Amino acid sequence: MIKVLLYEDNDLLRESISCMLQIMEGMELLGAFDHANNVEAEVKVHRPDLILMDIDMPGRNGIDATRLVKKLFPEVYILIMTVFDDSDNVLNAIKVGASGYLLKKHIANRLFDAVEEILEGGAPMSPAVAKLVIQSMQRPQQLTDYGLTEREKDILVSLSKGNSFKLIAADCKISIDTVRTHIKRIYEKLQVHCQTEAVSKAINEGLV
Amino acid sequence: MIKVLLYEDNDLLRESISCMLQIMEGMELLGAFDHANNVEAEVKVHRPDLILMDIDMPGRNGIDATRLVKKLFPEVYILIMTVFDDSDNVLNAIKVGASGYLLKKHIANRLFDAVEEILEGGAPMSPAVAKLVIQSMQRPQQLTDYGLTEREKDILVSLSKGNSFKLIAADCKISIDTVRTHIKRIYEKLQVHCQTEAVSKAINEGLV
DNA sequence: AAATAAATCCCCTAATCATGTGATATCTAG
DNA sequence: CTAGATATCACATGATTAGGGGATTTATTT
Repeated sequence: MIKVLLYEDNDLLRESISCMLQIMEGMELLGAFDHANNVEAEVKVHRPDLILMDIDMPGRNGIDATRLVKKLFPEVYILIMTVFDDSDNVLNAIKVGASGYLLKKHIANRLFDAVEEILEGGAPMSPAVAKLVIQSMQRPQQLTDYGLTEREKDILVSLSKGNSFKLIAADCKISIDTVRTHIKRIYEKLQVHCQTEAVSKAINEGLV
Repeated sequence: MIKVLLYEDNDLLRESISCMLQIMEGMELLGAFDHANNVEAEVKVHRPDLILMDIDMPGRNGIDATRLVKKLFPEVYILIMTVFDDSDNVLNAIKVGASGYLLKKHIANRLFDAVEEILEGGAPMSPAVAKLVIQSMQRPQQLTDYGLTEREKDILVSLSKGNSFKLIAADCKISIDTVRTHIKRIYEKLQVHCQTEAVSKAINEGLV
């Protein structure tokens, strides 16, 4: 039997999800709560396999609750159910350890499949949610290139590894003065004025 | 009519997918190829709305092809279909601009839905694929903290912005000598020996 | 009460970096 | 062929950083 806890502040929805769970065989609903303020104690007592978690609840929200539960009981699966499909909520919930993310409009016809997917190690997501996740991975591609030449990129990569000018020179088999020149051009192109800023920018913008 | 191109080196599979597409109304298959070596020209001629792309093909693989197409024609949707569900292939395909990722075992019963989802702006993924994507987002949490104190983290953050010791001192309202001391401790704890290495490590390990 | 960790400050020296100016050799495109 | 971009090297000056000392204050722990 899969042991389940439910957190959902809307009485109607909580009731109807409870009903759905009772119909699904192999599921055992151990508790249904309208807030997550005591989630720590409740999880400790019931030791669920799966938690269905709303985001928007009075007191502690579902994301903080998820973070907390995952920190204390990493093995618990958590499926987020919410009306929100804005990028911050979605990405934070996932970063914090949610196993899946269903929009409420999809609960009726996907909850059953979603729970199965989770237990099989999958990660069910509403299409719009999946889209946000994919976009967040696609964005961090290098947007600007700042017109750096290949050689300048070499130098920048070497610099990012913490190499001194002397070491970069040795690495690239050029004189230290040439390294200096390249670095100057890099500073100009990236609009920075020191190593740390260049490295920081390079890493954060995916140049290295 | 949705214009579609298909790249798949397995003759049988290519044929059967072609058939499926012909059954789906609103779909127009403009071409089906067993390799992606001429993908650039083919896309230029046919101007498809959607490309179904295998990964493992002779010559240019599906990921490189996806990268190329997305660079030249960013508006084209690309759905990856493959037997591979290893993390490198999946994550790379997505980073490179794929709109969805179906394992071949799911093509038969999910292709239709997947195409619809894509056209609606969604991102269809096989459960195992979604799992990989989510895991890749959950990992980059900070693993080690290196025992840095709060103050040291402050300094490190300021350093990462490209501030000189002098500026950090002003920022934190402490003397430059104190900054030096903190930086020394940071170097010890991170096991580095200069600013760039510290910043690089800090960013890459999620400390800042 | 003593020990420890954290944050603060000070001094010194050698090494490294930032910045400017100038020069040469190649290669590509107009 | 000439202008421009790229890669290379040189020199000089002042500022900044690395790495080595040592010291005080405040909290927290033992």
